[in-house]
Amino acid sequence: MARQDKRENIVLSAMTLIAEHGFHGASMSMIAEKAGVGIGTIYRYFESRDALIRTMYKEKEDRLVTLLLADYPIERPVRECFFHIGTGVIDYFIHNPLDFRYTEQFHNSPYGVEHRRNRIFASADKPDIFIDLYERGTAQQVIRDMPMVVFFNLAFAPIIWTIRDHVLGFLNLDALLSRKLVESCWDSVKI
Amino acid sequence: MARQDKRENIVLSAMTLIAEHGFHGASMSMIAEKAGVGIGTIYRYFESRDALIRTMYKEKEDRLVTLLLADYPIERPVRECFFHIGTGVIDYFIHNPLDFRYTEQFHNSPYGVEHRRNRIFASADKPDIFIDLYERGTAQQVIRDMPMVVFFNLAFAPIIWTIRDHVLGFLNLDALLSRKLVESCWDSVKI
Amino acid sequence: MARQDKRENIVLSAMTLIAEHGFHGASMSMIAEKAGVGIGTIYRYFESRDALIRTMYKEKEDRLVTLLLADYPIERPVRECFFHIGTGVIDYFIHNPLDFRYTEQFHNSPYGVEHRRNRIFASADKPDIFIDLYERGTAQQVIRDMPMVVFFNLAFAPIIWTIRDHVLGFLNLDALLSRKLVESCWDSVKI
Amino acid sequence: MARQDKRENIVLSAMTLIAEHGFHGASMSMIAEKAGVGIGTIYRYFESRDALIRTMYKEKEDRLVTLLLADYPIERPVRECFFHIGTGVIDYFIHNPLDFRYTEQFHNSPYGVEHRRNRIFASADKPDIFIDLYERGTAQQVIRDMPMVVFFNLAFAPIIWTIRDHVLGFLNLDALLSRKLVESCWDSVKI
DNA sequence: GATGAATGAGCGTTCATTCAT
DNA sequence: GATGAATGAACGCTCATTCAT
Repeated sequence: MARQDKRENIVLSAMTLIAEHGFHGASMSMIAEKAGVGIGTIYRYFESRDALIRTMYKEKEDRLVTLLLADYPIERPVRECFFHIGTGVIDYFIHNPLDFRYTEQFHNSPYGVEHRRNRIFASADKPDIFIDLYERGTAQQVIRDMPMVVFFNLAFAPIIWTIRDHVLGFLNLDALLSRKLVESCWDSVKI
Repeated sequence: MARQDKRENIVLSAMTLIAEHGFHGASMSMIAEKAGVGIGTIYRYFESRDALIRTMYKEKEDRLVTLLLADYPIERPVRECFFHIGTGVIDYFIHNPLDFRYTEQFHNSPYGVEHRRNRIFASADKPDIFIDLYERGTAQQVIRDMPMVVFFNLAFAPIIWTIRDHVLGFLNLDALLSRKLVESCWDSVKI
Repeated sequence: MARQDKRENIVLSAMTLIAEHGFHGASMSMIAEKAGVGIGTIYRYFESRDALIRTMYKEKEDRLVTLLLADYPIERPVRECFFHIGTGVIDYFIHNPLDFRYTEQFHNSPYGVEHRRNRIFASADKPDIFIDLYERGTAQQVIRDMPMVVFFNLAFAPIIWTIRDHVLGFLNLDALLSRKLVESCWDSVKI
Repeated sequence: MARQDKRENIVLSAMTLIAEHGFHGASMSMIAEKAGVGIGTIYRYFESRDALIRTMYKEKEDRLVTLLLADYPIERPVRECFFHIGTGVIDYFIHNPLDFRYTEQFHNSPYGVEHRRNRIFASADKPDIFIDLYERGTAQQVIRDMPMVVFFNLAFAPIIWTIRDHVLGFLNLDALLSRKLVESCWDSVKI
């Protein structure tokens, strides 16, 4: 098995186990077994269990940010950008439910404490499209006057919760409902 | 120390530790030490760790439901009821931040799986004011056509996330902001 | 409840629980509850759990020895005395299965280590009818030449084991079988 | 320390502690310490404490059964087979006193409940030489008419009890006494 | 005298991490 | 580089015993 394959196997196994059974249900030996590698091998790629969990999160976050940035219509009106992000997030998580469940597990754990919720779409070395949205919206007076975190919560909390309901099978978040949902979120922040 | 005091000490210690450090950060021996009692003593009041965690949750949930029901303006328009619940929830959690953080930990844990998110304001033996809201709002065509869980998410996800931000010190959720927040949530569901 | 009643309740509860569920299945609180007394009360009558267990055994042993001595035909031939003891033991335990099971539990436990098996019918302050049997039998040359413990084992081990089988329901040790069994034991020691 | 040595150390430590102090006197940490291994190490070789106890018993039982079967004179008269088993059992336990004491502890414990006493020489996948003895003896009318368990008890209870006396140092069960003992047992069942 | 709430040592078991191979 | 056997601190929980009431 090539080096890169090994690492990917480890990450996939850890992701799957944690997404499905929580952090408790993913001991290092379970991850190793599922990945088809020795326990010690994991420590060649990750310094510790904590590092594995944190690194995996970072990678997933980066991937989503990259995707959203790829065709971000920065020249277009705030509203359009808002819809781009909202539907983009839904689209990504609907098609990557493992990532969603892992992200949820991460946020709600001792790890998540260090990680502000509204930083979900941010990355250290990349432009923060969400801050851009808030600042342009405020400057152009198309969104209401409120702290950025409140804006963020209104914009994304219902989306995240509804994705969870979809992933858990409580409803079917199809294109139509998705559109309606983002529309509702927009209505809560627009002037 | 009186019997009732002991139980309260145990509950307070457990709540605090779990709220601050998660379920992992609250072992029975830590809870006992913080409460100033022996480990075995906890087992006189709660059958097991699970029972302690679940009972504490039930008690907190019941307290909130009771409070919200106390002066619920059931005869008044849906919009007014919506505001009653929204501001009531904020008010309760702002004044009981420990309860809020504990509730959050509970929901996002294996325990929470059994407990649907939209059951947050429900209790087995009490009328479910949230379902009442949704059904009346739909019947009177004052809220948009959408599944109940989506309605629930739009109505409360931003509130819950913002309470968290307040509790964690990221913003100050005062009366004015609270009002604005609930208003925004209403705007996302009203027709 | 009178003092003597309390003590008897405690002993009966302890006996029953230990006989039915072993030493493990009889915690002090279970014994107290079954006896209808407080836990602390047991310590008024017995110094410790060990003392309770040992005292109970002593009492049961004494009772059996007293019974066997009551009409022991000391003037009659060794063979007759042998049958007297053999059938007496069977008779006693068949009618007091709780005592039998308790005795068995006791013998096979750390407590039993201090208690030689062939002392089963002996008591510190009473004549030992078993030693009498062995000494007369040897002197009169009606039993084979062998160490006393071997004589004891041949005489009683099959009886004890068969009583257990009866108590556990593996066979029915009626009067006929009882007679045959003692006869067989006699055949193994007689010249 | 080699893998096999480690397992043997664990088994020897557990056997010794249990033989000498009963199941209570052999906690996992005591076994580990005596074996010179970590507590967790035991769990690499045995799934649980129960599994350790049961596996050890099975291994000892199998060893004895194999030994007795090795040169079992199945073509010879019942009496000869009876002596073969009787002296074989004595011989085995005299030379393996630890096995004897462990076996005793096992039989007289919650574990022993599942294990009928008369199955002592039986094994799931091997012929049961004891049943063979009883059936041939009955068919040929060389042993008395009695239930099998009674036959078993007469045949082996005195032997087992006498081995215990030997192991505990109360007598010296040498070849001569051994012969006499088995002879006496035979006299109690033969016609 | 009687009680039972309180205690904490000790139980069996798990699992992140190390390190000899 | 890769392995997994070995480790032991820490977990949830039990229960004989004590002692304030």
